[in-house]
Amino acid sequence: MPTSQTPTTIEQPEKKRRQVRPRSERRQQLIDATIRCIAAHGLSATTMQLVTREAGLSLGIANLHFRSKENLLTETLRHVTREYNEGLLGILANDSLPSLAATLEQLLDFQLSRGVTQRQKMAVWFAYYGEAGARPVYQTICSASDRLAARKTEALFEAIISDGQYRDRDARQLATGYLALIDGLWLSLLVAPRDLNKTRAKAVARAYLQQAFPKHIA
Amino acid sequence: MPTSQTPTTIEQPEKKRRQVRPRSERRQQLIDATIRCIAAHGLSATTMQLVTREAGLSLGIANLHFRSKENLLTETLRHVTREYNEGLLGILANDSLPSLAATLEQLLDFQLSRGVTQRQKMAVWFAYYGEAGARPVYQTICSASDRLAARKTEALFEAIISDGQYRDRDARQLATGYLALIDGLWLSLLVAPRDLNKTRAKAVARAYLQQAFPKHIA
DNA sequence: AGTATGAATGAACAAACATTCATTTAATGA
DNA sequence: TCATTAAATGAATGTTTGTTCATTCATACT
Repeated sequence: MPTSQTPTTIEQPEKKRRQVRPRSERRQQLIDATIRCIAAHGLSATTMQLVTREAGLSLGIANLHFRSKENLLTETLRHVTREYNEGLLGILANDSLPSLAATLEQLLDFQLSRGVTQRQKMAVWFAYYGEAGARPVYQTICSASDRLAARKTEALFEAIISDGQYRDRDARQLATGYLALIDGLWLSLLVAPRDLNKTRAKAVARAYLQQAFPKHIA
Repeated sequence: MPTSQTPTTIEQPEKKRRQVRPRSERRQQLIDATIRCIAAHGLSATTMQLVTREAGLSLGIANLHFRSKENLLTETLRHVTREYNEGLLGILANDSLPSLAATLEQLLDFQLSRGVTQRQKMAVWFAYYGEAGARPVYQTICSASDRLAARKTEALFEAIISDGQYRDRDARQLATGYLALIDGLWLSLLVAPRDLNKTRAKAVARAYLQQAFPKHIA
């Protein structure tokens, strides 16, 4: 008397057909899953199981395409950072500078745009900031990005001060303040979305720029 | 032939004499150790072993005085938050308001004082912010504190606007901006101490207040 | 069609983790 | 001085973690 009734196919909740995909695609898939996991569960609760399951792949694949978990996390931070930097440079790098006022407006729009201020990205950003004090690698990646943004913003502000012949304005100080303000607004948007929305945040940042450069922003 | 030569005392690298101390003292000791561990190793690498060793106590003691690790972490965040709030209320709560200008100056001094801006405290603060999106408890503690600070700051700014008869000033918007600026400056001080020091940070914050309330700050 | 390649899988493993609790011992009062 | 109480300890426990690797199998080439 056989105990097994259906030896060939017992059940098929969903045939998971194995797929072979190029390395770069798998890496991106895993980085995206990591971002979602960090946003949903926090950095300390982000495990390999969670990430690979979120990506719809097997457990071992993250170690295949990234050497280790540490490497996956580092690459994820690098990805988010690079994405932001590219957007920023797209606005601030063109040396043509068609209109300083337009560039300023673009900068503001970008830094409080949907893409940049979506919860997932901000959550990742601040999760790594929280650990940056302890992990030199994170520190390096973050501060390199910050320094680039600071340099470019300062250069823009210098051009604006020169163009508008503003008196008693320190480009470096204004840039430091503006970028800190943006960081602080992001943090509020992330932690207390009930008290601050994107529209109000943009109004606050705009008010800062208006005080600094009244001739260049409406 | 006995193999052991010194049966009574083999070695005494340091006699660890057991001490009995009141509950509140042990709790404080463990919270302090937790703060140091988070600052040094990050939240995700903060283990019970690390904390209790840092406190110079045995492994089991944290579970004795706090029920669980989760509880210890929550109480640590609560402690840091309460400490900051008490300092803030010490400045903003006195309804006497001897001088609005002096209060403003005090606020600035406090928020960028040695006590508040020491790396340990800031590291803890941002470590929890990074996880706040995933842990409702942290979210609750942080946002309750933030809301209190926002209310009090807004009230001060309203009084200043009224006193100085400033035109076209929105107390709420200015308070949101000022607090975001302070948050952003803290973050920079923590992550990129090479690019920003306390003195420059204070100058930046002061410039913001000067633009807003020129009659009330030098 | 047959074969070779290496991407993908997931069971298995060792290390690290929070938590428990029997035992130890300092502190207190009789 | 001895008995009582409870704080403190740390070995032991069960769970979870990142990582490994023998096996599976989709794909491309002959």
